[in-house]
Parts: sequence; structure tokens; C-alpha cells
Amino acid sequence: MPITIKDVAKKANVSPSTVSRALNDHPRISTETKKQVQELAKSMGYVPSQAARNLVTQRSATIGVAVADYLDPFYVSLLASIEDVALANNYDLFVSSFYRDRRREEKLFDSFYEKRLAGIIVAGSLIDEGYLSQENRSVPVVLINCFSYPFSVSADKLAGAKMAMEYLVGLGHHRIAYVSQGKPLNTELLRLQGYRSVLRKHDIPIDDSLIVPGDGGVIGGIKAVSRLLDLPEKPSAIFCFNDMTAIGVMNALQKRGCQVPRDCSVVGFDDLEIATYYHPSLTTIRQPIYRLGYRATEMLLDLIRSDGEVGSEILEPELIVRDSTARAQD
Amino acid sequence: MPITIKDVAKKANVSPSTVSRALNDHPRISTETKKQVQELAKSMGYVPSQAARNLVTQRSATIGVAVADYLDPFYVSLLASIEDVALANNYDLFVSSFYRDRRREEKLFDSFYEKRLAGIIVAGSLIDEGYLSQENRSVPVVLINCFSYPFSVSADKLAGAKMAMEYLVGLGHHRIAYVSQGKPLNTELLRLQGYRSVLRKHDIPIDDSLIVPGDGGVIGGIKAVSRLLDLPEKPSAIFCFNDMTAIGVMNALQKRGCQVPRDCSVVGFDDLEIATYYHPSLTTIRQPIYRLGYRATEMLLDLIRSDGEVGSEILEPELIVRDSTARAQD
DNA sequence: TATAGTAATGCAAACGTTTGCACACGCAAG
DNA sequence: CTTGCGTGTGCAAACGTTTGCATTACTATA
Repeated sequence: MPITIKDVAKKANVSPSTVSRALNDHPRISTETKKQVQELAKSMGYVPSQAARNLVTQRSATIGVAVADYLDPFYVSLLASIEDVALANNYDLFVSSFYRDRRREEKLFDSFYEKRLAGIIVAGSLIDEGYLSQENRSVPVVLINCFSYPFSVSADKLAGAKMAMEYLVGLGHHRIAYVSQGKPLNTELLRLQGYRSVLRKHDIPIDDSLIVPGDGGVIGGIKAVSRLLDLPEKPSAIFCFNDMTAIGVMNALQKRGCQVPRDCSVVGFDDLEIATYYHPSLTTIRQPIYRLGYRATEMLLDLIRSDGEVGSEILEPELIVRDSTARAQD
Repeated sequence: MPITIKDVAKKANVSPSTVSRALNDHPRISTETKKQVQELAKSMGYVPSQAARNLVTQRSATIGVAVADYLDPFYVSLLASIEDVALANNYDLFVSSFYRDRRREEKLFDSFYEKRLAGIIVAGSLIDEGYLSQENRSVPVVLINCFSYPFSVSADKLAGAKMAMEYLVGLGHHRIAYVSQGKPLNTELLRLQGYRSVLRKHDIPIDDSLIVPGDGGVIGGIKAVSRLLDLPEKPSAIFCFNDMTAIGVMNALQKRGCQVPRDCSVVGFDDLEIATYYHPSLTTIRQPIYRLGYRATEMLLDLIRSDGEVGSEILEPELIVRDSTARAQD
């Protein structure tokens, strides 16, 4: 139904090849015909079919992006930088979320492959690296926050967790809880490792009842608090897997009459926009979100262009102190 | 480079047509060959090229979705229901944001058209309907929250604004401010109309200095508050364009020592997840977000299948009372 | 004037599918 | 033994582009 290159060719009394060359700034064409054809094409509302073009050129200028969760602003913020880099290099984006569901992630991979995309970026992947390398069907893949994969960009979770914990210990806190994500992924295990190592370093005994599972979202934080407040000896500070969890935690604390930070300090992870604007504003570990997406996309473009020999990259997080933390009372 | 249907055909000693039929459950094929070919194809890791398929069948099973802003959870939440309906009908989604930028929205339209998508859904469009109908290049388009377009699904902004205002007036508030989005779109004008009509109805004079511009986000809310608190006579309640604005408003109020709701009540619009979990939790007008996306996608599928005669649809919002509003002190 | 070289254009093949049509085969009915 | 029909398969065209090669027309040089 749409207008094809032949329609334009016929109207311009030239061959389809000429139209194609005019539209693609091919050198072997007269400036005059080029201009004429371009104007005609525009006036006819001709838009080339990407499918046909991809088919014959055997490549596509679309990058697939799979994020774990649309509802977590962390992943959405990543999209901004990915889009910036991609657009600047004339690549399209095909974005999709797999809602933290492994099977959906795999289906997404299939659909990406059917589209013969130029490359793929996955943030928050649940698929283990083994599967990924094996499944690797000659299309480059870059992972975000999955540092064991050869082509990846991650924030240093271990360092981040240590910063948070050192800061809390420095404020005089001894009973510090950790609300996890609940899945045994790298991104989780490293935080836990940081949590433990700082406690050990300061000779603070590790109490496993202070380590409670969340779900990476607000609800998980709320549930965790109800467990923590039922403990015989309550924590004086809570370190959270991420900011969304921290918001749930603060909400539940305040609902149970526990003032933040007076009665309990809270530290998050990510530094989402809402961390600044929540009441009280949230002390957190900032992931360099923009740079994560930026570098990942650059890395993918390198891979697409040259099967380059780039390796995995680790970016440093940063402690942002705000109003949700205070010195421990004793 | 990838495996083609011919590779599979050769290995199976059949023609490409047979392979195609086996993979598509065509009736005219023996159960035996079908099974054999299917297994072989899978074991070879064959994945059909969507480009080639779309080209020859002249249709595609991908829906384009353009949302105004990834950073506003309202639009992101819409994606969930759109995806649910689309996936259930074996459609893919091509999602993109135009960051509230009109030129980016137009570029997005072009790119959608290059892909020869089956249909398009736009949420928060900045393009006026005139352009849209004219630009309509035989691909069906459904708009969300743009009720003047013939194929659209919207929440009733006017009714929502009236609910909010009636509620505030009912609590005894007389000086009620409105923080707008700052763009003269329908979605804005209707709220304003509701704001004014309720005040008029109750013989409350309309003070234009109480109507201040925001930007649809947190920052806009913050800036608006600094203008409102500098007024000789401060408002006792603030109705906000949306929840993100309301969060900015509450944050700024609390920062300036103004307690919510004791010193000032705040009402939002949307009912995002964060509205429940903010402190204090936010009284707001709930848009039926899930249903908006759901109905829009169903409508689009109808259009795709039958050039159906569906018209625009308006859904009712709902007042959700929480902790950010209180009776006026006098 | 003939010849080589260059610039602009057209021809036709190719990309990987789907699908209408023709064909071959086996079998039942006349 | 034909005829007809149904079932399974293959052939070839088509989808809308791009691009190597051939062709044409012109210009400049010898």
C-alpha cells in the first residue's frame, strides 16, 4: 500500500537505482538529479522500507535494549544515556522490559534475534553468563551490572556497600540491618559481602536475623521492616539493596511511629531522583547511572563496528549524605 | 551469516517451501515431515528473519509505542498493560520516548513508518490532531489522553479536577492554588477549567496569582511553591497537575517549614505508586492507568484487523483520599 | 579525428521469506 | 482400466531495496 521506490522512479523518469542513489547521497550521481529526486520523493511522502533495506544490506541500525524492570526508575534512567549515544550514531533503539522474569528475558532474546538487530544491551540480566556465551549467535551483547560477563559495564557494588557501611559504623551504629533483593545474583552477593566485611573489620558481631529479604521494590522494604521491628533488639540503622527498597523501609518505619533518622537511620543505593525529594531526603550510594548507559552503548558500538577487544569496565560509586542518617544515640 | 531457511531445507532434503510450511503449521504438510523439520530447525538454531517475512507478507506484528516521558512513572505504568494485551495477541512492542519534545515525536513517527509497523500508540502526544490526521499514512494510530482525536482513550480530566476541587472546598478551603504543567494542551486546559468552575460554583473569587506554572515534574512543583509562599496571602491548599508535581510541592513546603497537611493541603493527579509511599501519603485523583493502556491497545488491534469504526473513549477517574489533605483551619 | 578517460545512469541479481500454482502419487469409484 | 480426487511436495514469483557491472554520453588529450 505505501509508496515504493519504483513509484518515485516512474514519476521522475529515472530508474529505481538512481532514486536509491539520490536518497543515499551516493557519489555517482549528478547534483541536479539528486536534488530533483529528493524533492519529488519528499513531496510524494515516500519513506523507504527498513525491512527491504536490512534484507539486502544484511545489517540493521537498531540496537535492542532489555531492562529488568520498567517500574524501577534506575533502569528507566539508563535509557536516557543509551538513547543519547545511539541516536548520535544513527542507531534506533528497540526497548523492552522483562519484568524480572527469566523466561521473559529469554523470549526477548529470541525476538531480538528474529529482528537481526545490530547489537543488544541488557541491564539487570537474570541469565547466567554461561548460557549467554553459548547462546551468543554472532550478535554482540553488552551487559550492565553483571561484571563477570566479558563485555559489561558495572558499578562497583562491593565498594559501594563498604562505603555505606563504613559511614554508618562511623556514625556509631552497631546494630545495622541489611534488606536484600532476595535473589542470589552477583549484584546482591557483592553488597552482602561488603556488609559483612565492614562489620568484621570493626569487630562487630554479625547477627543473621538482621539480614532480611526484600524484593528490590517498595513492598519488599515494607515487609522487611515489620520483621525488623519485631526483633527483641531493634536495629539503629538499615542499609537497603536500593532506593526503592529504602523508600518502603522509611515509609513503614514512619508508619510504625519510628522517626527517621532520629530512631533509625536508612541508607539506600542508586541515587534515584526521588531520593532527593523524599521526606526525609535519602542518604544513598550513587551509581553513575548516566555513565553506565553511556559506556555500555559505546562499548556495544565498538563491538558492532570492529568485533573489538574491549573488556569489562567497572565504575566507582559515591556516597551521598542526606537527611535519612544521623549519629547513633547511646 | 545466520542460518537461512535454505540451509535447513538442504539438510532436511526438502524444499524451502516445505520448511516454511512445517514451521508455520501449514495444513498441507504431513505430520511426519513437519515434526522432523521442526526438530532439525531447532537443533540447527534456525531463527527466521522477520525482515524477510514482513517484506513478503506485507505486514508486521509489531506495534509502535511512543510515550511522552520515560521519567514520569505514569507513562511507564501504561506500558505494562499495553504489553499485556499486545503479547497476548502475538504482537511485539517497539517502545520509545520523545522526552516531551515535539520534534523528537515527529522523528519517532518517521522511524515508525520506516519500520512499516502494524499500528501506533502515542501517550501524551504534543502533535495536534490536525497534523496527525493529515500525516496519517494508512497506519492506524491510537492516542492516550488526547480526547479530541477520533481514535483515543482518555481519563476525564475535567471530572477529575472537579472532584479534587469539590473535595478541597468541602474541607473548608477558600484559597486554593493550582500548579499547572505549563503547556496549553487539552490535558492542562481541562484541569484548569475544572478548577475555575468549582470555585465559581461556590462563589469563591478566582485569584490569578494562585495559578502558577509548573513543568509536569518535581522541579516545577518546587519552583511553584517558592512563588506561592511569597504571596502576601498564602494558599491553604494546592491542587497539582500531577503526582510528580505534588511531590515537588510537598518537598518544598516541608523545606520551608510548612507542614503538610496541617499548614497546607496538597492534592495530586494520577495516583502513582509513590503517592502511596510518600510521607505524608498523597491524596490524589486516580487515573485508571491500567485500563487506559488496555483499552487503547484493544482499540488499536481492532483498527488493525478491520479498520473498525471505534470512536474515542473516556474513562472515569476516582478521588483517593490519603494523608496530605486536612480540614482548613479558621 | 580517433582514443582514452570520466561522469551519470540503467540493468539485473541478490537478500530470506511466503504462497499460488503445478505436479506426482496413491487410491477409490465408475 | 480409466477417471477423478485428495494429499504432500516443489517451482518460481514476489516483496522493496542496494549495488557491482555494463552502458551511454560527453570531454579532453594526442
